[in-house]
Formats: sequence, structure tokens, C-alpha cells
Amino acid sequence: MDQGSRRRAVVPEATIARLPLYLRALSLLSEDGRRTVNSEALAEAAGVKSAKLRKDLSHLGSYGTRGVGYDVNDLVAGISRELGEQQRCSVVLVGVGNLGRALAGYAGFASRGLAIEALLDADRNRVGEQIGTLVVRHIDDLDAVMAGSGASIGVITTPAAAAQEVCDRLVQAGVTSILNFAPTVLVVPDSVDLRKVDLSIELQILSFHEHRRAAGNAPSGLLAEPAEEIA
Amino acid sequence: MDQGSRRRAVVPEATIARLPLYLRALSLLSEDGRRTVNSEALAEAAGVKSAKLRKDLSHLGSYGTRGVGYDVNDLVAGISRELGEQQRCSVVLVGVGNLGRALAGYAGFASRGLAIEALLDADRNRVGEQIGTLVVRHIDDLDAVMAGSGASIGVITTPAAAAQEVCDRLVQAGVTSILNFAPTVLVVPDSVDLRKVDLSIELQILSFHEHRRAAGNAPSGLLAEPAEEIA
DNA sequence: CTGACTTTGTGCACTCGTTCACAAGCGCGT
DNA sequence: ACGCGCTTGTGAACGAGTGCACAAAGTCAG
Repeated sequence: MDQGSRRRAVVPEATIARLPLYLRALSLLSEDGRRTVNSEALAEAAGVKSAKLRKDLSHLGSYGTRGVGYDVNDLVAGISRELGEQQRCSVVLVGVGNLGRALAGYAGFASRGLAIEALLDADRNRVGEQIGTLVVRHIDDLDAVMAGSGASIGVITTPAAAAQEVCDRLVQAGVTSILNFAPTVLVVPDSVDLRKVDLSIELQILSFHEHRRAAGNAPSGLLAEPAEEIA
Repeated sequence: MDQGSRRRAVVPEATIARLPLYLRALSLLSEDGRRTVNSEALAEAAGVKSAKLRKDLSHLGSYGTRGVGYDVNDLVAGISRELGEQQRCSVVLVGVGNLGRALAGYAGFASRGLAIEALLDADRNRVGEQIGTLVVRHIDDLDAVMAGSGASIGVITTPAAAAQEVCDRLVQAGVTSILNFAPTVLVVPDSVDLRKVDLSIELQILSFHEHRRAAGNAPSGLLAEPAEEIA
């Protein structure tokens, strides 16, 4: 059975991470009425080098035409399929603070096949609050929510102290992928896919570069030669 | 004299990205009263392998004692210095939507030497609103704000459509590092350091793995081995 | 003081990802 | 019909990062 899965043996992780980028760039092009686009133009729109773009796309098969470029619609379809947007993936979000609200209100999800099915929180004061089209439910309703939605992805936007417990409950409820925004290290069974986003770290990295830039401006004498460093 | 700048020739980018993690783990250990910690324990607390931790730390110099481990306080001081937390880095945040609010309220910044100095928005309805200790100001006040704070880092949490214009204004106002949360590709002069965080992409990556898991159920061997160690 | 034990720091091999450069392939003009 | 000029797809070189395994360097008991 080698249906369409000839070349799709392995798609590198780094490539996967860029596909949504390409998809977004392609959507803009499509709205502009572009029918085809070459790797140079698409790469620029996505903020990558053209060679990288071509190699990435080559991993999902041959969607381009030499001498012409890529058919915008075909490519959108191809990438979408690769990302699994056919089967609308249901998401449960736990922790309706500012960040949770931000994610709940993010328009990009729905159009990408990702539907946030439920908002949960441990704070009874927040339960019942309406956000967008959803109503916040209590975390204890998790099992009921899961039964109703068949969600398989959980998003944690709780304070760090609550994250591990929430994580455990999500796992027990049958969630198989978890996206953690809480600034803490979570432990999950090997069978669960765990990703982490740490908003503060990005700023600290910038701060580092800022710092180094300032330091690098200093007189050259400071950095000097390694000279007698060894032994 | 030759203070700490002996070995700091080059610190790999990947290492820098993990330093905040170590710092957080160390803070917890410090609060628990730990005076020293070995690479094994710290690595587990930070969610990395011990060898990686040691190599990372070795890039900032020799903060460990063989046979004992690392002095928690020394290490905190060393990493903090490396990250440039001495000079409190001022941050200007533009776009006070849900995400902007979430970042503004994030407690972790202040304790890491990162101070959000100002919140700006283009929406006059939001101007004047108080968030934490700050009052939202209009984006047109940017130059005044910059003059008063000397901020060098800008954070963009506006809708995608407004991001490039905001970015340009930040650059013109003298910001030298920008963290972009808007789902769009920004163009900046080479002299400006630009980083990007795309919240929706992370979810799409999870969705992909979810999809693949469902689709590619086991051409090869069995899944996984029993869980190893879950502290 | 010495020897055994612990833990760091690091050389090396390996994997993963990026970049270059170019042959293969395709459409178009003539 | 046919070569010409584009653009893709990809082999190969390169570079960054990871993990292993061990020697170096310290502590501690006796």
C-alpha cells in the first residue's frame, strides 16, 4: 500500500515547524490573486532562504513545476494535508487567565483546522464567564468535556504551581498531546507528546543580545587574547 | 582586572536559550535551602540531560567544584551576569490586547531584571486604562516614552496588520531589539535584533504529531517501552 | 597523608539542519 | 518542432548541537 506516502517517509521536525509559516504566506498570496509563486518569492514572504524552502517542500513531494514555480492552491492543499488539517483537531484549554483568553480569542486557529472545544479553570469565579462563543467550565468537568468533544490536545495556561496537576488530569482524561505555557517542567508518560512555550525566555534571550551588544562596544582591550588559558 | 570575562569568548545560541531555564530551576532550589547541587539533579529539575547542562555551564566559566557540584548562589549570580540582568533592561510593549495584558502581568520579568516600562496602544479607548502599576499610553507618545525610559527592547503584541508599522516606529525611536508576537514577517534593519514567537505554530505542530500518530499506526516495531522514571 | 570516591569539564563521534551549486525538467518563443 | 532560459529538486559540503565516556580535580574518611 503505497498510496500517497511515497516520499513522506520522514519529514524533519524543523521543516514541520516552518510549514505553518508557508501556509500563512501562501494564504496572503492567494488573497492577492496569485496563481503561482516561485521559491524565491515565497521564501521572502515567509522570511526564509529559497533553498531551504525548496528542500522543505521537497520533503512532502513534488508540488512545483520547473521553470514556473508552485501552484499556490495545490501547495496550500498539500501543506494542509501534511499538517493534518483535514481532521479538525479538538483542543481543550485549561487556565483562563490573560494568556488563556488571548489564545481562546486567536482567530488563526479555526481557519487552520484547530478548534478550541472547551475552556476550563479551577477558579469558580471564572466558571460561567463567556469568552467568544465558549463558556468557561470547571476543571472538574474535564471528563465530561472530553467525552463530548473527543479532544486530543490540551493547552495549559495556568500558573506554574497548578500546571503539573492539570497536566496529570489531562493525561488521565485521554489527552495525547499537551502544549504547556506555564513556566515549569512537566512530566508526562512517554506516550504523550509534550511541547513547551516559555514567553519570558524569549525576552531574556533578547536581553542577553542587548547586553552583549553593549559590552561588545567596549574598548577592545577587555576581550584581549586567550593567551595562557590552558594549563 | 580580568573579572569574569575569561572564557566567555562565545556562548552558543542554544545554550543561551537554556540559561533562563537553569536560572528558574536554581531559584526553586535556592528557596528550598539547597546550597549546592550537582549536574544530575539540576539537569533533571530543568528537564535536560546532565551532560548538556555541564557543557552549557562550562561555556560561562568554571562555576562547579569537582566531587561536590555547583554552588547554587554562585551559579545564579554567574548566569544572571551572563544574561545581562545587572543592567535592568527596559521594555516597551505595544498592543494591549489579551496577549499584551498577559505579558504585562507576567511576574517573572521583574525578578529577572526585565522591567516593562510602558504599555502603548493605538486604540484611544484603551489609553488611560491601568494594568498593574502601568497606565496605557498612546502609541504617538512613543518618543516621549523612549526619552524617559531609555528602553531598548520593544515587544509587539498588536494584530498582524499593524505590526510592521509599529515595528518601524519602534526602530525609529531607537529600539535595538524587538520581540514580535504578531503572526507576520517583519522587516528590520540589520542593526536591529528581531525575534519572533508564533503561538499558533506550536499548536499546529502538535496537531501534526497528533495526525501522524493516528495515521501512521505502526508499520515498524512496537511503541515505546514502559515508562522509565517519573520522579 | 593517602587512597577511594564523587563529580566536573571536555574531546570525540554522531545526528540534525542549513547552504551551496548544479543537473534535470518544463514551458515558451520562434 | 526545437532549442533556450527559467526554476525546481537534490547531492554534497559545511556547521551547529547533542550525547557518551573518561581523565582531571576536587572532597572526605581513616
